[in-house]
Amino acid sequence: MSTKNKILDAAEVLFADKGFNGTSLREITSLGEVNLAAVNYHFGSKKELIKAVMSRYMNELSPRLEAALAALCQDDVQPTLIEVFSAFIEPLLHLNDFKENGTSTFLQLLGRGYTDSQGFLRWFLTTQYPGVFTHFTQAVHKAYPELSAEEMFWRLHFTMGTIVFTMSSSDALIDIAHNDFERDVDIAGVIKQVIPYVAAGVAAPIVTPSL
Amino acid sequence: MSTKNKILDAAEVLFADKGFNGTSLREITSLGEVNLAAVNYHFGSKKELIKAVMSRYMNELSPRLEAALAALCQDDVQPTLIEVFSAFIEPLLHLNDFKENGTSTFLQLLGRGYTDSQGFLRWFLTTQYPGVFTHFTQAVHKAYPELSAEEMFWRLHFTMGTIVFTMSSSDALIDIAHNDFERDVDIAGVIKQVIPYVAAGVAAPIVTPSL
DNA sequence: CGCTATTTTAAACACCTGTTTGAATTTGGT
DNA sequence: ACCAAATTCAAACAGGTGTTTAAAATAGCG
Repeated sequence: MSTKNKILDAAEVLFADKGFNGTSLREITSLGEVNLAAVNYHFGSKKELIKAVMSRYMNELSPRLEAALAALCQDDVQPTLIEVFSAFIEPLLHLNDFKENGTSTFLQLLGRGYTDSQGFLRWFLTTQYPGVFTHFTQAVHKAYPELSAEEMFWRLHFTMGTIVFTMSSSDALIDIAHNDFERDVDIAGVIKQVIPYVAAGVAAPIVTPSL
Repeated sequence: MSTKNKILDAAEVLFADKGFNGTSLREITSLGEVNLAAVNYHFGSKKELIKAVMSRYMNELSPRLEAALAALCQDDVQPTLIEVFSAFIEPLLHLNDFKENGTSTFLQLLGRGYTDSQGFLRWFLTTQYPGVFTHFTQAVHKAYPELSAEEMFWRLHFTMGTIVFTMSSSDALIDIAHNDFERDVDIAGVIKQVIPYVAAGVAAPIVTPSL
């Protein structure tokens, strides 16, 4: 195992758990059992390390996700919103093959990135992986053409918030579900719970603008 | 203006903007134009200061919110989910009378509290203000009795995520809406957009447990 | 006023942060 | 085996963190 990967592996679990600001390089290098200076040697800075951690997942996810969404767009029949959101399931769960607990880790990282560090990760994702976003909005538009661009903007951000927030606290939620309802759910279970919710939210009747 | 309030006023805008971890006591005392040691003198520690900032808003919000939700519960007719969520509007917007930009600040703080510092604020809120939560779940149950406790648990957390995430990035969203759609929305406008979304999400058809 | 209690202040505390340095070590090619 | 390039390492850097201290200033009250 290369030093670079030792750092990435240690960084991603700590970042997911405690956020980017909340994780120090010394915690990372100590968990990864590498020298402190190795981070700056291999990545240049902590900020670049964060980008590298996210890129490793996005490069694995985005081709599959883009393909699934593009397929929906090119299909002849109008998809339902459930189908649009379900297009995320396989690419996301595939991250579990890529890495142990990959799906959960990635979604937690996504949540951290949106709330930590005043949205520099939002900029990073939208500029580095624009295809995912455009295909997604196209697919949603095909499923619900009456939705104006403005309303779609709001509802997709609400959806992003639901996903990102849920996943960044998924460990705690899974714990509560285990204790209070004696029901064991995993990350796939959470995804299956959240899809009807966000699909119904996006499909909500249109708000009259004159409010 | 007392030193205590100078600190609270400075702390809440910085906390809302940069998170609890991302804000230092020196930034707070410098913005509030008080001595650094005043924080520890008046509040004991940074953690207690965070609690005090949140309590000031919760003490203003929770009686009104609890009353509005209790009224729905005691009413004879079954409320709609839209009505349940709309019960939040007046108490939340009242925070704008209490303090300039109070609504927006409080909701951003709530968002920070749920993602920063591994959910100690979640514990703080649920233990210090349990009435709000119980009345809320009662009202939702009355509006949608078929929803099991477990499904309600999930959907209320999804809802919390939507609200909290939206509000913690509401400034950015309002900016984008202004630039891309030439439409000026304020925090009340965001609330009115999000209510149909979360109401539809909670009202979504029940997931079959055998998935 | 005079005295006590409260509050404010500058300074220091011990610790943690990301980053850099320069020497030691390991690696890969000839 | 040699040498040069890449990597690792301990140590130090400059700066920031929350908190504590003890002296100075202020306030409140008899």
